[in-house]
Amino acid sequence: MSDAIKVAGPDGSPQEFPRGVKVAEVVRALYPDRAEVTVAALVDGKEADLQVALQADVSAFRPITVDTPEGLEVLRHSTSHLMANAVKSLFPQAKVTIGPAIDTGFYYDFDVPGTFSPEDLARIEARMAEVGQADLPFIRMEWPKAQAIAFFREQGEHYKVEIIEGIEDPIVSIYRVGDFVDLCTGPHVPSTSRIRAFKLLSTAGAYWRGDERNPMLQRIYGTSFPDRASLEAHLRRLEEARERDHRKLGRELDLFSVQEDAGGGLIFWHPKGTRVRMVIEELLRRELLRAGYQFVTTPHLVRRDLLGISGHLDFYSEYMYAPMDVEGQQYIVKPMNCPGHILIYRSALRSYRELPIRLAELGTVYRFERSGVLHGLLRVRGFTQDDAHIFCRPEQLLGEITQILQMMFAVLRLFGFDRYEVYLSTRPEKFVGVRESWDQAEAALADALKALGCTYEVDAGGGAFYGPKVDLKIMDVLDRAWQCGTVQVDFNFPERFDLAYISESGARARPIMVHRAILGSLERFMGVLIEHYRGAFPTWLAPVQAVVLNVTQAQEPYGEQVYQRLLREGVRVERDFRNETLGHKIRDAQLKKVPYMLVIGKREAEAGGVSPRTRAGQDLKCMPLEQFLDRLREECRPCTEGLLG
RNA sequence: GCUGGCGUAGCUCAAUUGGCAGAGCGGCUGAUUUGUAAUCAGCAGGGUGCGGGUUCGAGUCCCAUCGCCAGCUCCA
Repeated sequence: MSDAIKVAGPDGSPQEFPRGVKVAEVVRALYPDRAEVTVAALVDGKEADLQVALQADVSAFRPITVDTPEGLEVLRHSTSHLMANAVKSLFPQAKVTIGPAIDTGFYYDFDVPGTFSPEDLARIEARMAEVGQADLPFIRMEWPKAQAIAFFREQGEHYKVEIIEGIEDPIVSIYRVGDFVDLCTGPHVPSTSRIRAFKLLSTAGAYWRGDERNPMLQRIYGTSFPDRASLEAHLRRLEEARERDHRKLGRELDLFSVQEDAGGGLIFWHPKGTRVRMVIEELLRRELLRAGYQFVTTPHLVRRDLLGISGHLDFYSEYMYAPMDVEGQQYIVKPMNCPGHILIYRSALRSYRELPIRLAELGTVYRFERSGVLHGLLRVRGFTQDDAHIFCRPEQLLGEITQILQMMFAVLRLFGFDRYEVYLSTRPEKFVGVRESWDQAEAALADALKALGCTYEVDAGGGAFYGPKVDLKIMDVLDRAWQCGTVQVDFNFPERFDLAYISESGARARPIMVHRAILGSLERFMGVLIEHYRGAFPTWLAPVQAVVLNVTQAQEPYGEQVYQRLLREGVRVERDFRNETLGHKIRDAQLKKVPYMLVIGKREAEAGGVSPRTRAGQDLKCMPLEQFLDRLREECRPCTEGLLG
């Protein structure tokens, strides 16, 4: 046995190292410029700590650096151990459970008698900093299960014992940092000095193993970054998100409210919010009509039996409100629009010549959500879907899906969402319909996406039992993803409702049904929009597009003329003729994020013009009213012109 | 729903160990006639979420209840 081993270098060529060489030394030799940011390595596909001694040839070797998501995860996971170390030393009675890295940081769940106060968090953070300074190494050990169980049982760490008992491997890995010993797969950073920029953010209750029947643990959330600057950037982003909170902006801009007297999760759209909503609704109506959709209106209350035919009672009842008794019949408030649309389809014998039939409705539905999950406009109990159901022949499916996706992308671009994540969910293990139909539908979805040059991820087996689907998540300016549009092929309802059309040959045939929504819920979409624009809607969407401001009361009559003229032109205009200084009125309009402030003083009145000031603070100087109107019309073109040419 | 935190004027927030419920903004009235992010003065506005209790005395302490906020999905 030779004393040398071969490790694949950056170009794949084998490099010689002494047997037992540490991963860290290999990194230093092969990737000298990245050694500083390396926290672990991928050795033949397995993550390894830097202090692991290599005993055999390695055919694939790659450092894991903190500037990658996996490296960041290692750093954060190590930070959670550092935090657990600090908690155990300050609260010796605390029992540790799990402490993984998450997308934005890490958490660790503890079983402690009380709760952690903000002061406790500060103490823990201070202790973490001390331990970090001490530069304690993370030491990996491998113990037989029995030894690990005995050790943790002796420590009274029964959650750990429970975890280990569930592990199949006879050997478990253990990490020690200072006095703190934890069961962990690793890898970890080599020592605590690598943990340089972290912050504990919040505490929360969390059930052991996420099950509400289990004891409630105390969770501490924190985050960790390779350097101070990234941490601070992250904290600024959190602050930014708070500033953009649609609930705060909704109140400040008087867009909507939720009323305690009416109940949670039920939205009251105020005049300003309704104006924005109307712009969106009118745009959708116009575009859908142009695309060959027909609008329908269906009742909010239907017999409960209808939901029995659709099968909703079986798989959706937890979201439905209790039925009400109407002259001995059970009625329910509709949780979805599809059954109503199906009844309209079924109200006549359909010919293949009529298909596709595209029925659209801005349909308001009510779904039960547990009180704790309600959140502003983003999670509500009553909402309006931009819903539509398409009934088509199999050979029309690809065309229909393509049209839907085209419209979806066009609409989202219009609202300033240029980035999205697209998921294609395919046949699950349990499904209805025949395999060939599924294959055809999945192919149609995939082909349509490809034809549009859209990159997507496949969620294999992630489709609903009734059909495959494409989901769209939009990314807002803060890189947050929001579920919006969806296209779902449905083989189930046509069967259950026995839908049919008469084919070319005169035979009865089964149509394919497609459910689709572009924005999803108007409530949720507006919540996302408010945050996306920070309440400063572009002119075409703004609830108030312009406000007329007089310099002195002498200009009030002229200001009124301007106001009336703009109103007649369809401009969403307001006037502020209060007895205040111009500066004051500008400030107020600015805080309301109105795109244009029309200053009217002596000069403007004499010239018969207006001096617009933009929300950005630019003075456009005195211009004729017509010129201002042209400018407004130009800015509203994206919404007035039509999306698909 | 569960765990924790928080509920004071329309909004944002004060109120010492239990000791007279306050301010700013907003609103109203008046003065001022204002040129690109807050003119000045005065006035009104409150069973401190709701219901009990302890106390000479409760915004403050206790119990119950309603609502809001965060988390409860990330799994050694």
